Amino acid sequence: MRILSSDVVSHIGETVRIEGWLHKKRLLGGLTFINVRDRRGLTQVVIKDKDEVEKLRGLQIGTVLAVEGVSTEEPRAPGGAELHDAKLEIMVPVTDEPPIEIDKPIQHKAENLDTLFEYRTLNIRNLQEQKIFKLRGSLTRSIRQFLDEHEFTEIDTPKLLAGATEGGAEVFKLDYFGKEATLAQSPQFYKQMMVGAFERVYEIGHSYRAEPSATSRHLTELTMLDIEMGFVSGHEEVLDMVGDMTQHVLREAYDKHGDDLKSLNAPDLKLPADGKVPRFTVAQIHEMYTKATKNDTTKEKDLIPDEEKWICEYARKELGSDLVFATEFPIEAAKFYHMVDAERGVVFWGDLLFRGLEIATCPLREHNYDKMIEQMTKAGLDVEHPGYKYYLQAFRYGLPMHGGCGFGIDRLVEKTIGLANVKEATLFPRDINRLAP
RNA sequence: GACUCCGUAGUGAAGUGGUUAUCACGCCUCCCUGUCACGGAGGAGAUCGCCGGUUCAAAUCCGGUCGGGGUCGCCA
Repeated sequence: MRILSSDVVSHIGETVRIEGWLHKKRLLGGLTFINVRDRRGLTQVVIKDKDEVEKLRGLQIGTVLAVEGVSTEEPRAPGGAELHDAKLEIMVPVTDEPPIEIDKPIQHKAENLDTLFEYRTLNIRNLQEQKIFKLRGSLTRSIRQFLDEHEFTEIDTPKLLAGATEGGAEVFKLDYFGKEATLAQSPQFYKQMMVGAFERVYEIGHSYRAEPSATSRHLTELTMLDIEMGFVSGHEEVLDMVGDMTQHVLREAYDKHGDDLKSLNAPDLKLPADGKVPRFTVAQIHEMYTKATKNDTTKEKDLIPDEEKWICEYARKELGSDLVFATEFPIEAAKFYHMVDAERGVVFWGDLLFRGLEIATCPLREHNYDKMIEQMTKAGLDVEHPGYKYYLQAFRYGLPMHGGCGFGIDRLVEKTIGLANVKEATLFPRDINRLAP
């Protein structure tokens, strides 16, 4: 009967069996230590019998083996216990030398990320590397819990679409039984349609963008949290919801995984004392940034990357918040589905910035059918195209005022840990240059 | 897409014109009874990304090419 590494300490004096991977050998002559890795972590095994040590000759790290031994209390052992009088059983011998070392810190230097992904299958066996993805799983679990508690219905929407749904980002086109299909750039239209049924919906799924963007914050296949909420009173309510959720999720991550985050060198978490994520309009940020840096951005419609970093540093230092909203984007930035404030020349659109990076966009949508037709026609879109026709049905037959967000999970993980590149937060990243593994 | 930087053993790095290309980790052999990034001695392992050029001489300089990084642009 197999027990797991973390349970060895609770079987002192008993003969137990562990199964796992050979993680490390240390031969000290008459005494050999090996570490065996399983899904919970490592077990230290002490081997004195020469014949048992000999079983390991020629076998590399990664060898799958079982060890039977006496669980022994030992303060010098990691975890306070280790196995003595070990009998080894080799289950899957590995004789090829692994191309990288997995028992030491895995390099995340920008210029070596290519090697990181080339040997992802192996470096993910590194316990430190695993923490990134355990944290990622924990973050999405926490998001689901929060949204479930707030009566959001989780949905799944198709990623194969009949056509480009919007003029903005580049789409991947593919052959679909002789017809042209595209990969979804976001579940936006579907989640809006579902507001007409469930009021509140969310989806955690993949989106695909054919942007030729070679930067540290772009992926061609990304994981998005998409939220849409009906019967909102206005943009403020959308911003509050996303702000509250993000604070809750971050606080929970730091509570549950504080040690892991510390060992990953994550920054301390700073959240606003009053629980309200500070917000600045784009115009305000341009003004503040221009004044502080003498670099005039007042003519820009969007925030430039350096402004995102600057306002985040400002918010952390002056307002004690790692989160900040940039709101009221100029009307020129509006897409046809956005609700605009024509009088003030702004669009109800807020970007949530976290530690220097945009992690979510939170707009209010236009929900009036006639106005949608008007805005789409103005944008030069064919309202009869299957990509829009069914979308518009939802508006025609009644949608309340609604808004939500597209929230980049990869970026959230990246910035929570303090990684330098969004790809480091992704198991098998897809970018302009990489399609495997 | 633009600009810019970089390609050297399995991995990470040093080497800016001159004998046999240096180091660390890993690997192999031997020694080592409390290691935990163990330690010690020895060894194997590199057509210096590729093609061409300059030169008596090229990892090093030049051109091209392929691959990668960073920044910007683009970006639901």
